[in-house]
Amino acid sequence: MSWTEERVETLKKMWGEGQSASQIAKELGGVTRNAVIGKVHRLGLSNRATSTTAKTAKEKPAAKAEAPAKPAPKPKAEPKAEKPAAAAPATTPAVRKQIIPAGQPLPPQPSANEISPEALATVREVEKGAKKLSLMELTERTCKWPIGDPATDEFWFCGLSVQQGKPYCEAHVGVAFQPMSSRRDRRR
DNA sequence: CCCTGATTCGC
DNA sequence: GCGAATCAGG
Repeated sequence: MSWTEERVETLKKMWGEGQSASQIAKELGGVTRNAVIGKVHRLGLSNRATSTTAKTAKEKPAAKAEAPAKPAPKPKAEPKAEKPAAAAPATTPAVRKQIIPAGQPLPPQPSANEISPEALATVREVEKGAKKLSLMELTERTCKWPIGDPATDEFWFCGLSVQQGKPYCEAHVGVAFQPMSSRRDRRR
């Protein structure tokens, strides 16, 4: 894979959105996160605002004798005000997956309760390759999705790598965290 | 252990 | 220019 105009654009866009290098790499495909990071640096767009090390640039012990050949014109016109407060939704902490075109492409919205057949298929597939861990073998990052019947010895936990921050692997997160089950009419 | 970005350096 | 290997922090 080479850095075509289009791919670079995607890179810039995603990087700008705060996506991690690995996410970008995954999106682009054919490249590793290292490649992405390398490209990011070569393109000059580096420091975002957040990351580890918080800039290896140290603290500049000396004064800020910074004024090479660029008086810092700062032609960057911010189209958006950086006001987190104001009328912020409050329920919008960070940009998770802002890959929504905002157009109208939101076709097959399943009826809020069914699990897409693909998801189920994926789950079944994943469960075939489950690590089949016992309760004691579960760790912070092993999928805790139970498989089988606890009353049988045909019982174990998925055990695959969890999706960071979640208790389950990607496949199981998919079926575990449904949008919103329409089970409010549990009248009686 | 998982993840993150930063840097180096042979290609 | 590219990116794997390596480094370094969380």
